[in-house]
Amino acid sequence: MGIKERKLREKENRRKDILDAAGKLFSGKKGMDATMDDLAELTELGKGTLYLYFPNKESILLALAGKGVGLLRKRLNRSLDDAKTGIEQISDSGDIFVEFLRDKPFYSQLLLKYEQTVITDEETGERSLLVEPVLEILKDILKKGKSDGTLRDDIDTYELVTILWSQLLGILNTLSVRKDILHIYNIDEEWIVKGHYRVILRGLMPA
Amino acid sequence: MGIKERKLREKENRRKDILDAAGKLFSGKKGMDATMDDLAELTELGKGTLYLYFPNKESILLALAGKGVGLLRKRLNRSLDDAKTGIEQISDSGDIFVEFLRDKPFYSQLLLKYEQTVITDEETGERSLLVEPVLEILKDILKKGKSDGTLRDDIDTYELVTILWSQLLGILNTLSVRKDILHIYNIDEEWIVKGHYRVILRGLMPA
DNA sequence: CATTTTTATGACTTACGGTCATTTTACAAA
DNA sequence: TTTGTAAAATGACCGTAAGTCATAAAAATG
Repeated sequence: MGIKERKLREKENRRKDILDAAGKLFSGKKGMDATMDDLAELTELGKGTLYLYFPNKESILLALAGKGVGLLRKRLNRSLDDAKTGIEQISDSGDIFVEFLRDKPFYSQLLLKYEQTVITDEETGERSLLVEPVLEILKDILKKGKSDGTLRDDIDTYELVTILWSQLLGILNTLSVRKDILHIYNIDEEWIVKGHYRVILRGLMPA
Repeated sequence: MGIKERKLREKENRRKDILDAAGKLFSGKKGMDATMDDLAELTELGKGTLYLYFPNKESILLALAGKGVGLLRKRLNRSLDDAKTGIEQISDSGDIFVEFLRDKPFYSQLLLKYEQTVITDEETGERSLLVEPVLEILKDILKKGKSDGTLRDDIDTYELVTILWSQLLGILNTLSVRKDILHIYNIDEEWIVKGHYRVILRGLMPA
């Protein structure tokens, strides 16, 4: 009597198929303005069917954003070298963020858009930020920095996470949105990031 | 033959009236989702008439955002004390931004939304950022800081403007959007801003 | 006052997200 | 195999809101 299980599996597969198609669609020519009808055509499903798997368009984009968070988290985990000091890891994480921005512009866009979204766990009912996993990593880095003495410890860790993350998003936002603008002012993207880190790394050093 | 002039004046007045009404409307209950029909009703004009004065809804919001930039610029000019050092002025400007955020949440929202918009001067054809006036002030402050020795001078001024502005927008964005989220994590808005400045002010000091 | 030009109008078109009555498919019982 | 029923799928349809345009009103002209 594995029918229930098989059905569940099929349901999940279809959901994944839709999500994959949505990824291709929304990262394509029309961007996020691509329509649900487009998605129905691409998936070769009726429009109504889509709504059996996702309550609305937003939730699809949100699911994709969640996927983006996962990708980013994986990269951070893979690249961060525990042998390095906290402050070095902060610097490295910046490189990873920028690399992610260049490498996965679509997911970056989603991340910037849904960064502040609160998601509620259906099981436990707990509320947390979509980007929580990334913030967790940042928090660990900061803790390490404080304990190894490479990071000032006169600001609460979680506050510092929020500050650094907000600043960074501001920078990434400028990079992703202003691509065409920056060169009007003869400013190099690369230098913005470098400059940002030159400022905050010094600002984060112990007194 | 002052008819041409009078007509032009009347046209401008009506434009202004529409803009004022739009300001009230879009800052009200429905927010930016208020409709053009709403606006038509509020102004007691036909919907079509609105489109004689503005090409589309977006352009109305953009015009309001421009107004917001003007307000902010005025505040900055009024409050910045030339007797203070560059670094002090940077700190002060931060207070002004935050005050503006609290005081004019609607204009702040518009500013965050259209901050990266490029506007093209119809006369000269020159392109510049909507927020250019604000960036100009920031630039002047930084120049002052560099010349009075309170600010590191190893980063190009315009780049530094972009960096500081981007960081700040990131912070303001967090404050304006996450109002309800921050307290989930027991974080005080005030401290975010304070912390941000504690980090960057130190980061901006000369080596 | 007749004629032309400018300004105003709101019914209409279009586009898209989302719904739901109906149909199709998958499975179970007879 | 046939019949009954629950689950899954469908696309015509609905509501909403931005934007258009043929028509009308108002203003200027001579």
